[in-house]
Amino acid sequence: MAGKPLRIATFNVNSVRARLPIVTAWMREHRPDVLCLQETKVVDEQFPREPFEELGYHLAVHGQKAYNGVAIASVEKPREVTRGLPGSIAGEARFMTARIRSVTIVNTYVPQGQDVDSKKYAYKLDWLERLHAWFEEAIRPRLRICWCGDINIVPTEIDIHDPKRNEGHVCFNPEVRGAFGRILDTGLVDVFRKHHPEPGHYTYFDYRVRAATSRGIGWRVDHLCATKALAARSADAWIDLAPRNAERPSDHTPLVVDFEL
Amino acid sequence: MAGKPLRIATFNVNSVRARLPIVTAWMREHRPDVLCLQETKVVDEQFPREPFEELGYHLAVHGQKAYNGVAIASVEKPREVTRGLPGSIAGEARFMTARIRSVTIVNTYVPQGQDVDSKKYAYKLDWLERLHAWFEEAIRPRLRICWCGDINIVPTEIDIHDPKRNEGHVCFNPEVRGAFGRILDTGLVDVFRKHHPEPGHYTYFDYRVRAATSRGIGWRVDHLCATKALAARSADAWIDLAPRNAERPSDHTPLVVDFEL
DNA sequence: GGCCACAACG
DNA sequence: CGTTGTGGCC
Repeated sequence: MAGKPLRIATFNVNSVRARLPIVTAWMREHRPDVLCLQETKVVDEQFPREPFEELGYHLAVHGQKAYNGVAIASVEKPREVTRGLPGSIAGEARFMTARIRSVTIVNTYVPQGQDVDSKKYAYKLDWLERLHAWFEEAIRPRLRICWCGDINIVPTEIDIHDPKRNEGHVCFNPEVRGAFGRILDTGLVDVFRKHHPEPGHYTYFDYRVRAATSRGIGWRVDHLCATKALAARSADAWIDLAPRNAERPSDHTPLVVDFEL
Repeated sequence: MAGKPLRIATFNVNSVRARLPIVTAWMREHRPDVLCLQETKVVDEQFPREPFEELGYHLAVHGQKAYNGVAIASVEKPREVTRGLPGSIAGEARFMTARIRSVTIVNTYVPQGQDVDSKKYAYKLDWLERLHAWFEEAIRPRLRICWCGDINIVPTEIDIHDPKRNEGHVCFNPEVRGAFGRILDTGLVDVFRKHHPEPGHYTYFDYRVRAATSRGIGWRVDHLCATKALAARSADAWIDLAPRNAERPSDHTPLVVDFEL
């Protein structure tokens, strides 16, 4: 390889304001070229821009009050920023894209779905279908597209601590796993899985489970997927569990991929 | 004098749970024999007893959910603890008494009153009248009674930064000042005033006034009054403004009296 | 279990 | 401004 390095990270922060010290400390230590945030939970006017800018980052934000919210921090200025997945509920901030260097970043916070027989779950499936359509439209063989974020889908049985018990869950059932697979089939590779075929790597730990990290009771629902052309250039992928030892951690933890472009 | 020292303090903590580090640090530093707390805002089962007990204190608590709540921490075990002022709203935790050494401690959180033409203000006057009746009944010439707490009354014009502007306030009008005077007339002395005739000593600073402490924009509404026999033995009285420099201070600050019994 | 909003209280 | 509920969300 030995191309120019590009580090892309994704982190569901569960409130960027509440998590500010954790996020900035993490950026200072790992200096991602691109950091995709989800669940920022803040309207754009109140996004804490200064701490990011002081670290030398540009910011593209897409937020709403109390819920959801995505943002992209990047060393290089993002170009062609778009906000909102067509067909979604008005004002709902779960999807944004930006072009950074040669890569199109697609930052998503996929609806969780609450319960399989809720309207929210139906909306999740609908949302995934529209996302699928978006990729069908967007992907060209040699394009560099990076889809990352909190996808709220556990791809396979090795991505959850207890697949038996959670069979049928809104994040782990044939329907959503199928939807995930169909999106990958448009031409994407699960880059973390490419580097780590072994089971037991998780990015999410339920707050309600005591000592979930040390007991390994987690879920892999945050992902970074890349078009084949781009994925071919990934040098490494890792989940950083260190922020889970901080004072008031998020229930998610950062996922990082290092590319050599 | 040179009798046995007895330090009694009173502190409206505005949530004993939120203020725990401030309260315990203060106790560690000043080692009161008796500490009366108000606005503990916690039911008895959830009172954080351990931190007090680790410091060598007994606890008598009288709390309720979300509002009010009083407690007495003391080095010597309190005897004859009573809870509730007769005639008050059921479950309302604003009054408790305890015998510690030779002194009967009366710890009160007098209703604030909200607005002069509210039912709450009528209730405040009624409450003060019942408190007056309680003292009429309780006080005997040579008895050692110590009434302290958040009294929510500014006794005189020198006890508030702007008496003009606050004339008529529920904590500073002829009616409540009269009620306070009548209670003192049952045989009590305002011990802080005994030691400090000069104006400008305050125990309460409105959260909504920026930098109220340094600008001296306060109210003296927390008091320690003692029967004449006991007041004769007070050696010093002081308001400790130091806790106001802590991380998340209460809007009140401790008042301390040192007796020599 | 922890985030956010909101309302009540002072 | 800063407590404490409550309820929605995950």
